[in-house]
Amino acid sequence: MNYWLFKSEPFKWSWEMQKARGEKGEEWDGVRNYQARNNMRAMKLGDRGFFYHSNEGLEIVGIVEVCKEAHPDSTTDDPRWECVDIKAVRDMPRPVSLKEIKATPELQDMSLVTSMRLSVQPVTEDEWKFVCRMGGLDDA
DNA sequence: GCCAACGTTGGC
DNA sequence: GCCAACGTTGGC
Repeated sequence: MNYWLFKSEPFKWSWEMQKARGEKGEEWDGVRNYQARNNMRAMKLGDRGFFYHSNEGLEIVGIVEVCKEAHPDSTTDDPRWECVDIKAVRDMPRPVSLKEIKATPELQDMSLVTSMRLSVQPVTEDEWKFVCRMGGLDDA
């Protein structure tokens, strides 16, 4: 299984809205960046991801799961753009902020630190476990 | 609201 | 294929 991180501005698409979609999940559309798209193409059913609030909040607030692999983005006719569907799995018991991540030596190689502007990022297994523990999850 | 970082576009 | 101009992102 691979791990990812999805960034969203909460006033555009928030964790609360994502959770409200329940098991059906929601298309992660609107991505117009090749690297982010390539990351989504690489995703497999069941892959896990962090849900990060950018601009406001600046913290990882929840965990999502890929529930549909890459398909054409329904918000454009341009065949270059594809997206996956994700569904909310659970809240972070304690949200992990960007500030904390930046202050943690073990997480200095995270894309959040090194490629701040990339909206869909890969996360390594070590980083995943580390952030989960910081957020109060021992088993994810 | 500012501005640095960075991706994209388009003229040559 | 270079590079300047421009637009967008996102932390502060």
